[in-house]
Amino acid sequence: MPELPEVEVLVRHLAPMLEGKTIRGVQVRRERVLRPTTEAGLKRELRGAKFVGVIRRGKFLLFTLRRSTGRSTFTLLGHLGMTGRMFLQPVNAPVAKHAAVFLALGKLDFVFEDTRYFGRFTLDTGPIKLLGPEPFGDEFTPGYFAEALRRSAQPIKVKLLDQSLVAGVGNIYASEALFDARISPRISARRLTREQIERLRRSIRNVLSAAIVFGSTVPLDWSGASRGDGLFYYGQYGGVPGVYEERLQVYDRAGHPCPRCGASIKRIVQAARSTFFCPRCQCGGSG
DNA sequence: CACCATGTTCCTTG
DNA sequence: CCAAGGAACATGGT
Repeated sequence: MPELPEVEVLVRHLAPMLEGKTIRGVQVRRERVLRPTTEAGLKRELRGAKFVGVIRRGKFLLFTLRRSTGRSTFTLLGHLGMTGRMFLQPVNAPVAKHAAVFLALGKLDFVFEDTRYFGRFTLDTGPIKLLGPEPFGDEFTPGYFAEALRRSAQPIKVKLLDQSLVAGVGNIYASEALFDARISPRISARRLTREQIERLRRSIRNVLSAAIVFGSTVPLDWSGASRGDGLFYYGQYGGVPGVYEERLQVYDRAGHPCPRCGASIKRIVQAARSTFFCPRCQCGGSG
């Protein structure tokens, strides 16, 4: 469930349930997701520790924990990769097939489950130091954005996936933001005009915040026990018929009419990932 | 069987 | 040294 909006909604959901809870036991079923932390190391740090806060940074979840001994705190870093999920369930609930880590919290278990095991659940906080500004943060200014884009010859769509440029935009919302800004995904980042850059910055913010609102408004089934697994990202929302279909404008909609001009949405491949856009609205010029 | 998938990192190439 | 492109990671859906 991986881009910024999905992680934000998850963090808001988890924070009030985790804060104040003490970790009484740790079970690791897939050590790979801890990399480079070891199972022994994770258990040593987490046992007896208490959750004091949960925040988001880019697509990462940062769990702040207080050690049972003393007052010091430390950070547990989570990342959902492509298919990760986190939820609480009763102690005796059935074990998810790809559950990677369980934290015993008393009556409930906290579960990190990830089908493909690309996600992370680790004490290594190094990755967050590489992130660019938050899209909603004060540092994500037009000046910063313009300066960063000026130094890149990559297509703008590819550049938006660079987490050191701006943190949290992924493959779905990169296409959506460029559609909203009426900018061709193929334009070299350095060739964007000042006006396009400011429009894109606003579109990134608008598209992400609209998705957060959507995810906060819709009923979600976090453990996904039922088939209509409630996580609201692409392809997963199984709630009100028609709602999901109307949410994304271009992503995964090749061959459908553009909601703005009616032209056929196109799919292209950039940096080995799919990009969706309207060849008429997003012709690369001033829009 | 073929191809596709919300992400990141590492390796190679230029 | 840097940028860019591709493969790898691992599993499942269509």
